Amino acid sequence: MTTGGDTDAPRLSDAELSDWQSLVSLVLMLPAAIDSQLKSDAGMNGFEYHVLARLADAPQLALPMSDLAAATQSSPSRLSHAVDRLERAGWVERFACTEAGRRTSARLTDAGTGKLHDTVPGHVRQVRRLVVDVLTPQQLAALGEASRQILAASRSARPVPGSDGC
Amino acid sequence: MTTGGDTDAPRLSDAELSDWQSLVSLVLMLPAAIDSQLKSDAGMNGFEYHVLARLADAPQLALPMSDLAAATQSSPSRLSHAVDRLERAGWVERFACTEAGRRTSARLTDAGTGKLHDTVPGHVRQVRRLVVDVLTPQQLAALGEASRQILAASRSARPVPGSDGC
DNA sequence: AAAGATTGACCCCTCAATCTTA
DNA sequence: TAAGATTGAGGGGTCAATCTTT
Repeated sequence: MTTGGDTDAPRLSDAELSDWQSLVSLVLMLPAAIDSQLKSDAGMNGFEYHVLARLADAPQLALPMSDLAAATQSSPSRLSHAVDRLERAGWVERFACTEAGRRTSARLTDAGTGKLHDTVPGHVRQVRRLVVDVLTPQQLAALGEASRQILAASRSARPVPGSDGC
Repeated sequence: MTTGGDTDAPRLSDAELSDWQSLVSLVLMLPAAIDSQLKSDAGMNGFEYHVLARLADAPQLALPMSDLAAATQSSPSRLSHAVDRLERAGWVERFACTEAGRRTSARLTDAGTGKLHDTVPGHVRQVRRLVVDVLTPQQLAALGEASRQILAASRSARPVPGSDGC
């Protein structure tokens, strides 16, 4: 009783299935391992760390909320909740940006900069232990390239903002 | 005022950082895209789908809870909550397994088998659109291999169960 | 006592509705 | 009125405590 539509519902080959399942397992396991270290050593989760890191990279240590959401692959809502927590901790502050239509921006505070500096070493150690030191340089490069390829395809011609802090 | 310990807190090279950040973005983006399709088309999330799929692969369509937790990279608690939901939906049932010390197992029901068959095609289409069809066969193979390498290292000699349903 | 499994409280994210400003 | 941003309710996951079986 097989349904005939092969082109309508193309199955994965054995090799494709195996590689996909490995990726699924990775995507389930990695965030848990990253979150666990950050939570116990720094009192923040992986997403909050990511937000601080993207702000630290930004021109004035600041980015409009929507640009920060795009940079962290998050919904506006998820980011807003996360910035609530980071602001409560004193690591980030919101301010009204008078350029480009009076939008809201988030800026890394001095306390946030300090906290990030304290947090980076342990996080980097965990990233090395879990990923970087476990692969050959070629494997890591291939992993990065495949990731960028997938991300680029999913963005499908949607431009990344690239603005500065305000 | 830099802390001197270079070997204690080794930084990532520019290339390592770039590849790691690409992987982070992938790991943030992929689950959202997978969950979105499954949630709207099948009323389940990616993790619940994964549980059903692992049961469908098992010898008697059944696995002890701890083995299923290992197979899905989840904590016992997360799995227990998920099986609660799947049982409520009628797709899975729990039963006491009299072998190997009277443990609890989960089994795919007929309804669950049917639901999975209905759900696979749309899910596979999404997996192709997001990942498989976006990479060359070589890239996909490299991605799978790197994932397995990372997973194997994190399991660090801990053996995978491999038991049957009961 | 120890391993397998569950429970419930708390935290985070999603989703849809709302507020605000140009 | 449309885009940027926030809000709160509801659902899922984590963690620690508990229950159960050998």
